[in-house]
Amino acid sequence: METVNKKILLVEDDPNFGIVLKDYLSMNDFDVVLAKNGMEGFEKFKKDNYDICILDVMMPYKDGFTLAKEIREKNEHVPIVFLTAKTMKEDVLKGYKAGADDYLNKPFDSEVLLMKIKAILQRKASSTLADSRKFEFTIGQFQLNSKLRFLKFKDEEPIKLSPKENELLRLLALHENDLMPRELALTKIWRDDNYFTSRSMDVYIAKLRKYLKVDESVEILNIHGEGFRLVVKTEE
Amino acid sequence: METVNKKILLVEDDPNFGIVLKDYLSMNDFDVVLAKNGMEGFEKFKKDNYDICILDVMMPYKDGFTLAKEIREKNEHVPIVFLTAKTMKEDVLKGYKAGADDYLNKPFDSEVLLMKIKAILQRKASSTLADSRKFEFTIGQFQLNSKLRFLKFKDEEPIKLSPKENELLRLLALHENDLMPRELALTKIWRDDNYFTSRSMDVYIAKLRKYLKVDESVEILNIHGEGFRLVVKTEE
DNA sequence: TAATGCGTTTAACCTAACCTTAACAAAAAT
DNA sequence: ATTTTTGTTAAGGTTAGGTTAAACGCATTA
Repeated sequence: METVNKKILLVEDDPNFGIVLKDYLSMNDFDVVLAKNGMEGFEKFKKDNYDICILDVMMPYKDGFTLAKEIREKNEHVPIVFLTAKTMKEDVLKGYKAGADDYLNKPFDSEVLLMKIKAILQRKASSTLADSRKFEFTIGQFQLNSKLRFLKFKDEEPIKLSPKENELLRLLALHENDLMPRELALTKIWRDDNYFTSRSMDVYIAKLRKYLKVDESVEILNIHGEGFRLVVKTEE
Repeated sequence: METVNKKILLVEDDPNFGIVLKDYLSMNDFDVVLAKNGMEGFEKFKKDNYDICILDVMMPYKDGFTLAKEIREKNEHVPIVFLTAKTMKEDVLKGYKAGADDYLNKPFDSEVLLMKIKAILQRKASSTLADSRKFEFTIGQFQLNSKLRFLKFKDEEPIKLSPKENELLRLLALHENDLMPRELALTKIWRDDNYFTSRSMDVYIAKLRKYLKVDESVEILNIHGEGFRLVVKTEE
């Protein structure tokens, strides 16, 4: 059987190093697309689907962090690994906040990177693919397009959603009529579960309720201490 | 808010470093169990469920790799992070082969570890396995949904149940027509068995009886000094 | 460099939900 | 008859959540 190779987006400004790494990964059965800065990286990311992104941090024309943020807005799940010469703690933390999956300090052994990539892809394979690519939802009389971040009611003008509004409503929709645990939203969207992120989430719930009010058959219920439930009353 | 903290198994032979790390993680809302070698680590692992394991590599009485393999045999999914002083490539590779999720070289910044842990748990949050707990019960003409915490009588509006009401009714339902010992409910739900918790439970029994009153075929009987019995009279 | 706009967080205030405790009554056991 | 256990209701205190508005941070524009 011929398995399709995994696709890697490699963004690295040092041309020598980039080529060497690309060749090494290609030899190990990956399809590698090389971009030489953040700008180019984002263009290439938009044009194709990648299984994993490997980003250099320090680059001209958009650094790795900025690129990571943009990638995360487009795709919540694609694994991101940072490469960096710096060992600055702040940078590492910044990287994780930007949604990194892993971090590798230069110089590193290419074989180690390879193992990391394999480990990450393996993890991803075992986790649910189901929800990772679903972007369109029907919620009562609404249409949610989570990729383009808008919510449309019947034929009215679509409401633009902010990233957080969008992700939260999407999570609720993925669990329609079922419990969407607080904790899940906090870890997946806010990347931290504490008092403040929790209150922030409540603010967003209020915003969503406001949007959804025009359709009486749709509502967001609270399950005290557990989370929320997006219910769609099916007309009897 | 009563979110249950994530549990970390930390296996580290250096007592000073171990304690410091444990305290740091505890301060950040993790429940940390510290073991001081591989042997002890495995014993503790078997006795409880952990959300993540952090293992030192070089330890007396069973090293980190061996421990990781044993843990993997018991649990395929629990994330494992290695800590090591060595930068040996072979060790890193060995670690990934043993099923590591991540790798951190000493000395490392504890804040970095914290971010790594959060990143890993966040990844895991998406693949939350369906809880094998039983959540739905039919009690006479009632439907109890214990996950969404409501009790529905025929086609009427569901009654929302509080966590305690819900857990108690669920326990009774699990023992339908049979004795549900006081002590069981007190230890499982109240986590303490004393005069006050016992009286509190009686209050909840009264509340449940009120809810269940609309269906004559269902009632909660007391077995003096023993516990309660949820009986459903099968129509003759 | 300041002003503006946008998304998000934090603060503030209020209500609802929840749990415990107390009080008293009734039933069961001793 | 007295003690212990249970039934029930109501009061009190604590925490979670609903909501609005102000503050903040960041990027873009003037």
